[in-house]
Amino acid sequence: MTQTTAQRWRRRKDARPAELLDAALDVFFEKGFAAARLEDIAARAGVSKGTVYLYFSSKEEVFEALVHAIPQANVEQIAAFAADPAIPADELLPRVLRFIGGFIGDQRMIKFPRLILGEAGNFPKLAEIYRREVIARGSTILVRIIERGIAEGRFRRVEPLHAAYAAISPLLFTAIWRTTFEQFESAPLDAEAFIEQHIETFLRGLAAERQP
Amino acid sequence: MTQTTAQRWRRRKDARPAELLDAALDVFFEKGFAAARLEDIAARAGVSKGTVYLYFSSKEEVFEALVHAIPQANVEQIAAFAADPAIPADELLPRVLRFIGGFIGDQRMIKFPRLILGEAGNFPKLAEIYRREVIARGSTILVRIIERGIAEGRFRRVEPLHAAYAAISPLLFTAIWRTTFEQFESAPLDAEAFIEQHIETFLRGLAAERQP
DNA sequence: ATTATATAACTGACTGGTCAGTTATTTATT
DNA sequence: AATAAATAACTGACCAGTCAGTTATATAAT
Repeated sequence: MTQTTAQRWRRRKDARPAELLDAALDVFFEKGFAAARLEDIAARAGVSKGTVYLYFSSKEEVFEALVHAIPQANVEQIAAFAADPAIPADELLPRVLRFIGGFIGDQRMIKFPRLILGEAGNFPKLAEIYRREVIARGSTILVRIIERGIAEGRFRRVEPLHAAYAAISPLLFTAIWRTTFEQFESAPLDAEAFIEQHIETFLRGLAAERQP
Repeated sequence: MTQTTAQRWRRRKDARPAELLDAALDVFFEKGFAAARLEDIAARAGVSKGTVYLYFSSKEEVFEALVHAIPQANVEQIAAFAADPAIPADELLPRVLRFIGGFIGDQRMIKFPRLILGEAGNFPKLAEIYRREVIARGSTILVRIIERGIAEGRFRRVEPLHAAYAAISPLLFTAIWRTTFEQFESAPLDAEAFIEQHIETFLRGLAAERQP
């Protein structure tokens, strides 16, 4: 016989919310919002369904908390990375793109685009939150770099916001690909090579004409 | 009083399936697969729920039929458009991209990426169908053009598939943007200008170095 | 220290509403 | 009259959300 005093559970008020959100991300991502069962989320977090309602008042609120909480850190990481004004724009831009490309693969952030897109019809509010807190902030960082590159005479005079969107589109493509199609072995994508080629092509495309 | 002989319904065996698919696309797109009610689809098609089951044996089959039916025509249109081998690659590529960009906006095809992405977790099979029938065929068309451009000495020696993905990424971005974020006036995107700038930048990036 | 009491965390059976899918019936067409 | 098309009432599974009861832990009393 083993220990008879084995506990069935512990009180862990502080850790629960984060654990629940972790579990929720997995389950929401796997099934989408509607098909995700609160019981599965609870089970994955190692608690019972009722416990979820101690910390969140509805399934929707869990989803909302997720959108607020998870991507914050990553955006701030990128902002910090891109802050150095000493680095010339045409050197900084590839670095930032590589950095973003770097956490496409195992970071949890890349699960978001797909999840948000899938639920945009039912939760426009959340799509809007995501746009404001992640996309808008991310684009702003790139826009700054591109504006600087133009001012420095290294880039052509392009519309900076459009250039920023063009710069990240292939990264979004990669995130979508890896979270959607790579599950079937049918279509592997060498993400690193793809992104490197994109950076090379994009920089050439953006380069100011050489002075004759 | 109006006409007393007003019929409650008509027999329209041939037209129903297509009408149901039309309605289904709208409802699935609005709500996602799980939250879409078969009753709504039926109502939008002007029939009752039971009628749906005369033509499709399950909700899943409706969804599947959609993925099979809708994008076919568009892909073939693009293929036809890109077939002319007389046009030099660096002229054909922008034309094809503009053509694809052209039906982002009001064509029904652009609703698909978002719908498929959202349901990829629950219906990997459908994501795979979409990948095979739309993405793979679309990429192949672009790959051919790029290979020809390289052979003609107009493009640098890039990896053609990666270049194809890079070429369509901003178009996918546009489709996602317009179907997801543009509902709130917060974030308009001048799709035409964006795509034009992308084409310009991409072609410059792809151009073979000038012979000295 | 040990034990009693209070309280906060957690559980899991239950309820009420929703909706996919079925079927008996009605209505149009030939 | 016979048959095909469509309806609408019905069933049963499923699950979000609730709540009465249970268990761990903190605190007070001895």
